[in-house]
Amino acid sequence: MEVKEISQAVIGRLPRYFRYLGELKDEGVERISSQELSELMKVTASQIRQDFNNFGGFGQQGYGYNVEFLYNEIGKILGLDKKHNFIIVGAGNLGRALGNYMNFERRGFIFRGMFDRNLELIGKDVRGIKVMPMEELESFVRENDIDIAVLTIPKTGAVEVADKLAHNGIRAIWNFAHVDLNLPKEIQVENVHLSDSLMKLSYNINRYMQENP
Amino acid sequence: MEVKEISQAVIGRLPRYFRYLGELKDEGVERISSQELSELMKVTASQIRQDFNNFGGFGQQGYGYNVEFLYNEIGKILGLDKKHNFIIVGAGNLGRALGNYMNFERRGFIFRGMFDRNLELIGKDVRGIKVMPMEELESFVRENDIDIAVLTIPKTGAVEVADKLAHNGIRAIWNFAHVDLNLPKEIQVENVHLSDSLMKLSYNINRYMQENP
DNA sequence: TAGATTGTTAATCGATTAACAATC
DNA sequence: TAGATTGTTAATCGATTAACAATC
Repeated sequence: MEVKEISQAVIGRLPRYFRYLGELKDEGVERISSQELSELMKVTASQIRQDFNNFGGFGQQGYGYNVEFLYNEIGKILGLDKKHNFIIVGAGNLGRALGNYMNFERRGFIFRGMFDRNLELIGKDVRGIKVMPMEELESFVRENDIDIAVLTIPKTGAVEVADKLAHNGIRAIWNFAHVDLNLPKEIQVENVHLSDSLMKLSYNINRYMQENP
Repeated sequence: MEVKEISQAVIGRLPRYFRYLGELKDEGVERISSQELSELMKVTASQIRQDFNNFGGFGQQGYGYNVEFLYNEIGKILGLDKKHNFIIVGAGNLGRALGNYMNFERRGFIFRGMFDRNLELIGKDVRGIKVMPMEELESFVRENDIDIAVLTIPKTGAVEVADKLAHNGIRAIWNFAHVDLNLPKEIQVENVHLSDSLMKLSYNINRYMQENP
């Protein structure tokens, strides 16, 4: 059965809703209307209601939305109620920084392994995980139910490693390498191109300077 | 004079064009048509021509685009022909990883200073830059022509630090803290919310699993 | 000149916003 | 019940794609 396709524009907004609702929940707020939430988040109330209604009715006329319920529902939509094992490929500065970041665990993403081809890094410890050599990557992915690979290696080699991961049953790649991976559509790819992001910032600085000399 | 506003959708695509053109240039390719580029990048030729024409005619009928010229023009549009001094606020794992990343320098972003409130990190060296205490942040920004601050601190305190930076003449904030900064519109903000990105990936994994059980 | 390909206008598609009937 | 606010349809806006005349 074909599930109604939700646009990536909507998906992209869900984590932000989730964050605001989590904060409201922690503050002890029980209910919120789309109007109130729209003022807080600086988006239209109409968009909020449209977005939520992609997934069915979470609110109640005349009342609004129950904060905790909505928070939990969005968490489920995002799949945060499930556990996902991940590995990091590339034990450089960025890879180690991500490995050390505890908050991913809180959302169900479990750090299981780390790999590098640099022999000097092999055996180093990142939060209890020892860096393994690249030769062990494929068997490790196959044998340890790994869903997600975080790619923090230079662009050279990234495509090749991604293909290896794909052939060994990875479900998704969180790609920090500055290259486009062309993988079969059953492998989900989320790109984080930091230099692209910095270039956008650069554009906006310059545009502002030109418009306001 | 009001410069014609370019949509952020277009801006967001420029770094990718820039990357592909840079690679083509390095391979010695002299000219390319929108059709050829569209096949390479897997976008429509129409979109490519529309995008470029936001900035004036870079091509020539019957010929296509000169790769090196187009590459340089997009670089200028992105402001990569100018130098921007940046500092990193937050010398944790992520901050140090970004400080160590050399490629930003190649695009005109110059690493000038690093700050942390943790006394144990003060004085530590990241690529020749010593970590300074937070007390020196404001005067350093004022006195060293700092354009961009990279915020790699926990969400608590991020808003306060951003306000301080804004009051001392920063032009832009590259925000890795998981919180929305509400700054005056003359301060450019580019958010990199890593956990949001990971949640999107999580959604797509789960959606695929549901559609293909 | 003829062929190729841009620059640009027009058509389509999708996303956002507005409006309001349904309903708690 | 009356008031409030959702869920949902309709209207608008903006972005993408198609088409083709202009021109190298």
